[in-house]
Amino acid sequence: MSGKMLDLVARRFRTLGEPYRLRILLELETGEKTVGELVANLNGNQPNVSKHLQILHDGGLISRRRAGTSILYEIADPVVLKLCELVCRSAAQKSERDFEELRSLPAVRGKR
Amino acid sequence: MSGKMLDLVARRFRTLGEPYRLRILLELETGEKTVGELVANLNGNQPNVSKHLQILHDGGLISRRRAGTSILYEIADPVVLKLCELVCRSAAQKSERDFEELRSLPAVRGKR
DNA sequence: TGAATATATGCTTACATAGTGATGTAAACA
DNA sequence: TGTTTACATCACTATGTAAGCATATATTCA
Repeated sequence: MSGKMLDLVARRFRTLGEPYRLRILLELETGEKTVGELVANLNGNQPNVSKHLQILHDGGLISRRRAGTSILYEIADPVVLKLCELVCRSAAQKSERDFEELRSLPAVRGKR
Repeated sequence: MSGKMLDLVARRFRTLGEPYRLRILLELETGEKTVGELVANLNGNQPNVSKHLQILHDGGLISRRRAGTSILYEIADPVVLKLCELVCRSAAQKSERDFEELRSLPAVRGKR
C-alpha cells in the first residue's frame, strides 16, 4: 500500500476516533437531522457541533443539503456504522479480557 | 451507548489512526516478527517502533512473547485487518468521487 | 559475574486538534 | 431593504501525542 493511501486510511480512522463525532454519527443513524437538532440532542454548543460536522463531511462520512435556513446532515457512507459495530464488539471483548486478568491477580483474589 | 464505551471505541479508532502503526500492522499481517525485524523493514528507529508497538499492545490489537533476547509481536485481534480493508475500500471510493468532482469543474474542464 | 545484545522507558520539542466565545454569512420574511 | 434565524468560521487557549535522543532493563553467554 502506498504512503498516500496509508495517510488517507489513517485520517479516516482518526476522524472516527473522537467520542463526540461518534455520538453525532449515532444520532444520524436514525435519519437526517439539522445542526440545531443535533446541538439540542447532544447538549453541545453550536460552533463545536458545526466543526465536527465539517470534519465528518470533509471525510466523506456525511452529506448535507440545505432546507430553508436549516441544513440537514445525513450519513453518506454506510460503512461507518459497520465499522462502529465491529470496533464496539472488539473493544467490549478486550474490556472483558482486561477484567478477567484483573480478577485473577493474587492481590485482588486475596481481598475478597 | 454509554460515555465510557464511546471513549473506548474512539480510542481504538485513534490507535488505528496513525500511518506508522498501520504499516506495523501490515508487516505483522504476514506473521509474527521481532522488534528488530520491524525496525529494519520499516526503516524506523528502534525507540519509535517500540513505542508504537506498546500502544498497539495496550489497545489489545497485538500480542507479544519473548524468545531469547528478542520479543516477537503478532496480531492478536483479527478484526484490525477487516477494519483496514473496509476503510481502505471506503477511502478509495471517496478519492474517486473527489477526483470526478474536480474533473467536472468548469475551470478544469476548460483547460484541456 | 561482567559484557554484549535486544528492547523498553524517560524527557524534550514540535505539531495537531478540541473546546469556547466572538463574529461572519446566507436564507426567509415582514 | 432590514431584521431574524440558522449555521459557519475565526482567534485563542489548552491538551494530546509523535519523533528523537539518551538511558534503563532484561536476557544470553563467556
